[in-house]
Amino acid sequence: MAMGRPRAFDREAALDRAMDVFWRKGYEGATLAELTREMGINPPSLYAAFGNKEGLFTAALDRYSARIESYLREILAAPTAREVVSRMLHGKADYLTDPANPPGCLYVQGGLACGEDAKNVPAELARRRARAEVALRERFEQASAEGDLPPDAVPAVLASLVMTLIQGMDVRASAGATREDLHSLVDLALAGLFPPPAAAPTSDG
Amino acid sequence: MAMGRPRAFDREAALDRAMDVFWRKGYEGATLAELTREMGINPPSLYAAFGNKEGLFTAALDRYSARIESYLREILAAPTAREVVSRMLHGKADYLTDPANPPGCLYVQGGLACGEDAKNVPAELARRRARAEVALRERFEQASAEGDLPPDAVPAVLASLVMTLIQGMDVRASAGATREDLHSLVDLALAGLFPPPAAAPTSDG
DNA sequence: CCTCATTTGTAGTGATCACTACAGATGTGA
DNA sequence: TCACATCTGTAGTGATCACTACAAATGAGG
Repeated sequence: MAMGRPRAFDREAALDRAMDVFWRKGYEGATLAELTREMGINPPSLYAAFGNKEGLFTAALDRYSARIESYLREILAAPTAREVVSRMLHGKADYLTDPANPPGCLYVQGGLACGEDAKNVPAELARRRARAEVALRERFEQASAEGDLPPDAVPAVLASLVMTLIQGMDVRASAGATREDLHSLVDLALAGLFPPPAAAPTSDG
Repeated sequence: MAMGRPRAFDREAALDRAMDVFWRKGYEGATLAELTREMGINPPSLYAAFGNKEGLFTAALDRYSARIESYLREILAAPTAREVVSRMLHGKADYLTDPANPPGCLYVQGGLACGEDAKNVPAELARRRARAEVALRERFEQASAEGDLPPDAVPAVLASLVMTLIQGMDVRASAGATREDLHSLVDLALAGLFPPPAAAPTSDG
């Protein structure tokens, strides 16, 4: 059995380049011409390896998800709900403005509203954002069972608020918000979500 | 002086249809074919009236901004900072899920990441979102001067947090979040931002 | 070395993109 | 009534889109 000519490019490295293009331009704004140029391969190689543009996007997204979800698991291992949220939001502030990556998060930059040929893209991105929210909610349910959250706290609502903040931070980062901007709004959000026990906000006058 | 054949379509009504298309599909996902079909006009009429696709988008955006900013002015007239934020967030929860409109907000759905031909679009949308944030920050500065906010509150950071929530809610709405979802996370956010003075969060046991 | 499965680069494919030339239609002013 | 300025519909324009036919190249079995 002959095995055929071996692939001359590194699949994972090429996916990283594709991820970068989709991240900066969105699914619809990324053209095959730019993708192949950045990946350093020709269209037939791309189509043989990934099927079509959407297949390439999904493969790049899978690679992105693997990173994100590995990082998320680390964060969810933090001892308290407050610590989980703090690391998640402050970590996201750093990640969204990391000069090594395009600004923002591929889960949002990929495309929120697309045309007919790309209608799967917003749905797929929403699905992946929802996965993170489920993991966060489950972590809050555990915290609630451990007495680590006030008894009236609703894990699902808390998780949805944290995810809302994260997605809002993403919109801001893509519009040029600085790392400091994001950290300071995270500080304020954390103070509201997990008020320091001894401080009396409106005591003196 | 002859005045030429009069325009046969209603400019404002046509812009409303175009706004709807851009809102659902984003700038890049909206094709001229769909725009002209929905607007009920032919390409030459569109180009005579609006110049090109970007001109049409800007005109639709201007119409959208006029509505948004008029509504924003009403909200900023609320007597207290807390009331401003409450009306803004709860109002946004209703607006983002209003079945009369596409889900989400045109300022975000229009396009966060676009290709080379549309690079002005994300920047223009960011500029308009920033306008709302400035108005909100100025309202908080007024509240701060009136003693309506705690002395350590920073209006700019508070405004950026509220806008972050709004933009995050937009991402969620475009992904199918229900009106109830949004209202409940807004309730939680409001309780954190403006804690009820008499309630002791961790008193009983 | 030969066969064969697969990849690679070249050079395209039809479809669709935003956009427009053109001629007929339409209403205004003289 | 007639010239003119503008709009309207038909029917395209070249450019670019995602995608592919094809033959040379490449290396693993036999």
